[in-house]
Amino acid sequence: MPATQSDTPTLSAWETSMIDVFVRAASLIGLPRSIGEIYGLLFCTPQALSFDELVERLQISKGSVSQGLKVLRQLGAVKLHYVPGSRRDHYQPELSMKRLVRGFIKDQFEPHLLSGSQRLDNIEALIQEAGDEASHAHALSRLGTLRSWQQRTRKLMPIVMAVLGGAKFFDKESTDQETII
Amino acid sequence: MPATQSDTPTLSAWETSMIDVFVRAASLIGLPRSIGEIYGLLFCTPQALSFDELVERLQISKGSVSQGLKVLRQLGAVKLHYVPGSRRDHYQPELSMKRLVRGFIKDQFEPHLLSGSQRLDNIEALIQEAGDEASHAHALSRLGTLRSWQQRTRKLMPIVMAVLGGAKFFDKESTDQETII
DNA sequence: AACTTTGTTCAAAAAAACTTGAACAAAATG
DNA sequence: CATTTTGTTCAAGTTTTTTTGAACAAAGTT
Repeated sequence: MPATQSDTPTLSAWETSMIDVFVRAASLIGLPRSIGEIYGLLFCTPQALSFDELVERLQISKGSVSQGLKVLRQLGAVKLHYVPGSRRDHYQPELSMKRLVRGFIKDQFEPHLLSGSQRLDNIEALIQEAGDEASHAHALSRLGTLRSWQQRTRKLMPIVMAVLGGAKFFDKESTDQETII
Repeated sequence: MPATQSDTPTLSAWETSMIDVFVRAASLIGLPRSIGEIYGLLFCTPQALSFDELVERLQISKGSVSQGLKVLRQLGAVKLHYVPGSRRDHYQPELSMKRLVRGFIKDQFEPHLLSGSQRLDNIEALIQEAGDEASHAHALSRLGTLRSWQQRTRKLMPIVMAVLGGAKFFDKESTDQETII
């Protein structure tokens, strides 16, 4: 059996550095190193890579690659790329910044914002039940601050998305962006 | 010696819940629980609180409070509030969302963006040195993508700040916001 | 059907992050 | 200047997160 060219070609200097950029970015948004490595290698490589190629070239365990790809798929940060000859799954990186950011916001941010609303309603109830009448006013005022922060965050998201998409103007009244591209 | 009223008044239900909101928020942006607790308690309380009051009411160690306050000061998330009778430092929470966000971006985000620029220049050099001439084109193209992401992130920041400040319109050409309030 | 390929799961190991508390420094007080 | 008050530092302990690898499932091959 002739040697297939799977001699674990070690990463080049520029690939290592570029992957490092993604490892740092991942850590910045609270994702583990291995996920940065996987996305980073896909980003560096012209062709789609299979599961095994990721394990081999990055020298990390199958478990890490499996879990890492799961998260990346969920975020919409990698796309499956069908390769005719092979029955392995092949992956390519999502290159649209807008889609990457949207995936992250949808998956990691919005859930917290939503559960947040219910929590604040709960807190309001607790304040009413509380004995100390004197401090109700202050507590409710702070709750109001919190609600205004929440609302502003919600309004900000579509604006961010629109800017990444190349929009030109926004009107602060409408939550929906005035959608240019 | 008569009892001073330092009987560690336990946190009320609504305070606990509100602090919990901040603990979650802290974790979302990668800050430790103790920092969320400290800011949260300050947020709940009408008066400025001293170091010792934070230790007592939150039941966490002096070390945690000291380090936590250090980070919060650095972020501009707490303000020192001079209290005439006392020589202890007293703290109040920053309540302006805009200032909170700016502090976070300045402290945690911008440094990464900047060091990022230098890193990318470095990577460009490494690509040039690399033997494999054939893949230069692809590598440089991806480097370009990375640079465009960086640039767009930089342009986004002032827009975010302006929206939080209450601005009305933006022009996508200028990096500086058309600054209303 | 037995075997191979491909990928997932999950308990245990390893690594990283956070917290604690005792020792220490700095400044005010008596 | 000795003492107390106030707060910081940092090594060690604890907790949480991440990684590993072996067992397992699913689907394709022969």
